[in-house]
Amino acid sequence: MTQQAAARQAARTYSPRERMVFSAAQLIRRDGVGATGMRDVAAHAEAPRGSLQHYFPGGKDQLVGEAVAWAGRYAARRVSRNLAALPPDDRRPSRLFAALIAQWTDECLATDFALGCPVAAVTVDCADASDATRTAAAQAFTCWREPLTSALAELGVPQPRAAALATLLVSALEGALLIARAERDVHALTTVADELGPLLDAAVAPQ
Amino acid sequence: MTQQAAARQAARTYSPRERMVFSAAQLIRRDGVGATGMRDVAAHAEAPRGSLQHYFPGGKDQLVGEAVAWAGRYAARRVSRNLAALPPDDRRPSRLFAALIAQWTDECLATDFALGCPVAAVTVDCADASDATRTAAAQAFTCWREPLTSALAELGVPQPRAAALATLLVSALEGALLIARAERDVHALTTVADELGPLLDAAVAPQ
DNA sequence: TTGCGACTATGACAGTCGTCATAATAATGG
DNA sequence: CCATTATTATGACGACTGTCATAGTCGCAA
Repeated sequence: MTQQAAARQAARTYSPRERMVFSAAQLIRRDGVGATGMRDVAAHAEAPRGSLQHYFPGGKDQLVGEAVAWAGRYAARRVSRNLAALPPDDRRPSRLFAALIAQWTDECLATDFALGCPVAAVTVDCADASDATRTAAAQAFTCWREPLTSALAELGVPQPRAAALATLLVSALEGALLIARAERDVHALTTVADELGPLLDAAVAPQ
Repeated sequence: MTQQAAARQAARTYSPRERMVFSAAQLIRRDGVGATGMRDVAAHAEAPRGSLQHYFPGGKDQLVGEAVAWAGRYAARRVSRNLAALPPDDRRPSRLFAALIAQWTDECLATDFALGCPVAAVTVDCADASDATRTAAAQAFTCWREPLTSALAELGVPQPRAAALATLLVSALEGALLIARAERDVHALTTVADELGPLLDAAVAPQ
């Protein structure tokens, strides 16, 4: 019901093209690239099938590329949003990472571990993935890591270190999400957050 | 040449069945589950195609399950081997993790980032993945994490902490491998090793 | 030699995939 | 109103896929 209502709203606010990119990302991160057909994408987006070849003349490669790029921007938005939502009296880096992890654990539990990361799916399923697709995945990762780096810097981590820690955080989050999906248990996600928290807070420069 | 020679040796030392499981794991971690056909597996293993339905009456699910189980055991063997190869004068946990990471970076560079982790591939490509396949992936992860936990314990990390750190290490390694493949750059792998090293060494109990 | 089981060979089946060709419809500017 | 473009509809094509049915070959025990 809620999902259907959301779909109705999406039909009004987003163009069919945007909906198809969105649906592609959603299906890819659930089933993988190879298992999501273009017909499925059109159906999930409630978009006409004929529009696929019209909006995406580059075929599946183009659609997958745009989907993963969208996912990268989405992840970046998520970082800055969580940074802004940090309580003013406790702005330790560990709080930011814990908030990011919490969002994933919530999503895992809400969807019965059906959803993973679309960027990871594209990276693994590199069969028909042209070089452009792989490049899109790489850009998505940097698009995700960049705001995380500046967020850490804003929270007091010195610059050269902030970039390295951002890479570590994305790696740990991505890997833990993988393990969580396989085990159907958020244990890996929470463990990563707990173990990495002190490391992050210890990296803030003494003021 | 070297690869062909290895295949010849494998043909003598391993049974066709073992070779097919091995080849399945190799193809899966390169192309993903959906993109590796059973015909490809038989061809890669230089095994007769008719043997597939004979040795794996459970179909593709069984073959994938055995391949990922094999990969789990392989990873476990790798951990204990690297632990044994640690120099007696410097047995810090960071050295073990660095050695594990180094093996992956070498493989990445040697194969031009063509190979990922088969367990990750199976976890992401959960389209036709029956519940048994997902369970096999989960078991592969624990099969990998278990010896790593005891290795950390042997290197001086107190028990409850060792398990948590093992989870963190596997997560970080898996995620960094993902990023490395997308970016075709081992930077993420080395960064993870560098950042996590001090954390590991700080976890050893004072003697 | 005969027979029986393990293994292999091969072709066919139903299904799905991405892509394309073609045409019909809707929208838009003159 | 028309014309031109944007969008949608639909069917077909060839190339796969996993699986099955059937027959074949081999080696080893009786």
